[in-house]
Amino acid sequence: MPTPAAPPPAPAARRSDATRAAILEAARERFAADGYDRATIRAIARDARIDPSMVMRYYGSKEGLFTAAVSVDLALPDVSALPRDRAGEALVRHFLSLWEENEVLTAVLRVGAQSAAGAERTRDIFRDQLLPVAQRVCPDPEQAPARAALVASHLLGLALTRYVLRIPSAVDLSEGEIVAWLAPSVQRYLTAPHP
Amino acid sequence: MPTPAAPPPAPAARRSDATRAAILEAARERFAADGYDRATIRAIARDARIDPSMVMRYYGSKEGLFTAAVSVDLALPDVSALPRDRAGEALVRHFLSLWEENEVLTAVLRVGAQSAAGAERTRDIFRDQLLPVAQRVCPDPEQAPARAALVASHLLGLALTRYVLRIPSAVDLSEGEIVAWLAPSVQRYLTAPHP
DNA sequence: AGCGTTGGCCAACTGTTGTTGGCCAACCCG
DNA sequence: CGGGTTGGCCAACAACAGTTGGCCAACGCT
Repeated sequence: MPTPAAPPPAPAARRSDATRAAILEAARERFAADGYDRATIRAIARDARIDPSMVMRYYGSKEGLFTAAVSVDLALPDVSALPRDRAGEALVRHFLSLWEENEVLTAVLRVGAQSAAGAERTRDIFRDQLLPVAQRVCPDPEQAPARAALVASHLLGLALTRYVLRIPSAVDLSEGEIVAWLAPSVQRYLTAPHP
Repeated sequence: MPTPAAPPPAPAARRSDATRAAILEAARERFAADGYDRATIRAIARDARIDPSMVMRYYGSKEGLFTAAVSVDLALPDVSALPRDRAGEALVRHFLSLWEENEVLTAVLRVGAQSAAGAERTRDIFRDQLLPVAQRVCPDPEQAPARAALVASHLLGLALTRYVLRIPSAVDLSEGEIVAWLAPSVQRYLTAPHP
């Protein structure tokens, strides 16, 4: 049996699934490229080749569309599974590939810098996804918030200069260079004794 | 003589200077707090207790107001005047006090993340103000762009997490902690041999 | 075949925004 | 004192946004 009775809230395949997906994809692109305010529903609908009112019907509001379009799972690696002195490099590499392939993160960062609601969403991601990792790898769990903040400031700063502001010098850095330079800093923030 | 014949383009004191200044101050606050799009001329005018049309008369357009409101001079210290291994700490300290006292920088960062024009302005600041400093302190001037990009990613990232996103863990860091943690990283990016 | 359901579009409404032009009072200078 | 200049406000405009409701065609089940 291909589909075993379908789970409780059975989404059930709808005939409009293709359209829904097209809207989400267009929304992700527009939000990443233009930020929340300038990514208009009309433009997203045009990209998806449907009428703006469809967006409202399927996602309720612009806010609802944004929520549906950018669901972020950083899928951070289990740093406690590898040697403690490799955590920095692993984190940097993971973030880099995340940003390179996933425009959703650019959208979250743009919107986070744009509105109070967006900033709160970014804070949630930090708290729910990066902080736990830091707590598991830090020597003293009490220092985890500070250490995670340092790591976040560096990694988000890299994303900001490279993918949002597109400062040429930051764009030109190769992935290898970035890892070689940043990994020691991140490693130090995670595990080095408080200076 | 208090005013010696006034310089060439003699601005000449106008009776409306107080109003002009009030507009600029309100604009800086609003742009820093809300970003470009959500900082409406009407709201700025309300803060300055004048009519929205006055803003247009004095600054031509919203874009003109923004340009006039955020003129950024980082006033970076002359790092070549102090011991080479102190440049990192000096830079971090300088940036911190800049951000703490100057809301203009928050405005520039917000708008930089919001619009293409804003991003370009941020790139200009990087190129005209931070890059030259890196060129003067770096061992090999050819590596200056890459090293300056690394420094910028960390310092702008700190500003992003602390002053824009307001991630609690980043806000709670004391200035002393930040300097102690970041200075070695920045120093390494500036002067350490390529890894 | 018949009819309810679904997917889709069109046209319109409402609120807000940047922007403009005209009007009035206060000021300044001779 | 009197006319020109300046500072300021009011009211309106046009564009554009998110959002809504009604209409039509295609589909699918019985």
